[in-house]
Amino acid sequence: MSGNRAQQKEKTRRMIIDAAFRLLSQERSYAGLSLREVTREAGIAPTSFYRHFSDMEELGLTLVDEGGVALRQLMRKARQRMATRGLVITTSVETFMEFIQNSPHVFRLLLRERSGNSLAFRKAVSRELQYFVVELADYIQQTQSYPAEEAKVQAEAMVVLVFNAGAEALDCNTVERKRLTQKAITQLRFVARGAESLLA
Amino acid sequence: MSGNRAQQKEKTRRMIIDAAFRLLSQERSYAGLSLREVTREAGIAPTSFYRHFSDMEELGLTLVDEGGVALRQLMRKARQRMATRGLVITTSVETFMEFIQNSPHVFRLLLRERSGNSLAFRKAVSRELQYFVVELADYIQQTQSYPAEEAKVQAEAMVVLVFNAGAEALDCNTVERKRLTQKAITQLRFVARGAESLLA
DNA sequence: TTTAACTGCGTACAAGTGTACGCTCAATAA
DNA sequence: TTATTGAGCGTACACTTGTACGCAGTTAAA
Repeated sequence: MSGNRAQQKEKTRRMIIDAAFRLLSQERSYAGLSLREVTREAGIAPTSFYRHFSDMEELGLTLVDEGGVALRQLMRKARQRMATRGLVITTSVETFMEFIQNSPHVFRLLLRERSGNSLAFRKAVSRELQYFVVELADYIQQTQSYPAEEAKVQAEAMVVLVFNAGAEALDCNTVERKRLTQKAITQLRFVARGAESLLA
Repeated sequence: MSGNRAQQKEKTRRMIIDAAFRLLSQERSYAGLSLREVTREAGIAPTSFYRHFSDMEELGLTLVDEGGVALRQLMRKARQRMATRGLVITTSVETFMEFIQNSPHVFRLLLRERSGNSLAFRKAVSRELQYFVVELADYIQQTQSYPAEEAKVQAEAMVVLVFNAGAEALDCNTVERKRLTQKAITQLRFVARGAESLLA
């Protein structure tokens, strides 16, 4: 069998990654995770960790990357929905809220490491968020024909507000979450309307 | 001498608090601080810590409270400036940016613990931020006579945007910071104008 | 088939952690 | 004055941590 070896290796690698995510989903930040804890959860020996990652930091960056992939999938979905429904703001916020509900551990990671200890992490997260911003700015520029700079400033404000609403929604029940969704929508409308009024 | 005892006690208590802030100001989150580390920095024996705090968590909450005091002082200053200058948005953002420059360690603490591991911390930080929101909402309601609810939603958006700009400004040089200040001002203008347009 | 490469494990160790316990000694109360 | 309190220290202990090292067994290459 060719690649049987590599296949098995990939499998345990996944076990490590999933174990880390599982631990993260509880009340722990990535910085507070120990190598031994992760390997324990993954069901392998502590020293086996090094066969896959040189560092806890390397694992962490991998997690952030995985989170980025999830986010970009989300964007694609949002774009599709917008194409059919046309309601930019409502669609964006609702899609984002779905993401938080479906994979809270991924969102938690991004949320925490955005202002975490490691510079590498912060940069990685902010890079992922920039995808969102650029995408949204493009859309704004196309539909409203604002100057590129102003469109980006507006897009950034919107992403920040939605991201923040997501953070608040993390520990909430459904009804509370609905309220937060509405609030975010209102806030984005403020931004959109204000930009319209000031730039048109 | 009466109270000489208590006076000395307060002094070492301060040493502990200051030591923790000092350690925080470097590239470390509060969760990553150990009791022994703090006492080492403070120049006391590890076990002496317990004469002042039962827990690292108790010390942490004290730090957040101190941060809150700093924030409220800031608000007072912002209010004074607004009374004389009248420019709400510019004044608010500039005052906030000054705060970040003057006591970055305090701001870092609030920033990190806002999305940190401990629920108690998150609540404490969000309570401090609510002071800001309520204050700003009152101001908006008075000057613009919007409905209370909408004024608060607007105020929250503004606080979130400014707070976020502060986070970005933390690791920046002066020129970069100036740019971020301008960006935040633009974003707040979007919100203010949008609210005006939708609520008037 | 023989050989090389590599994943995973167990052991081991130095370093750091939180905190229980009892001592000293100075400030306060009697 | 003497007695009591309580802050600060040192020692001690049971854990947890990261990782160096060598061994086993299996896969892939020769």
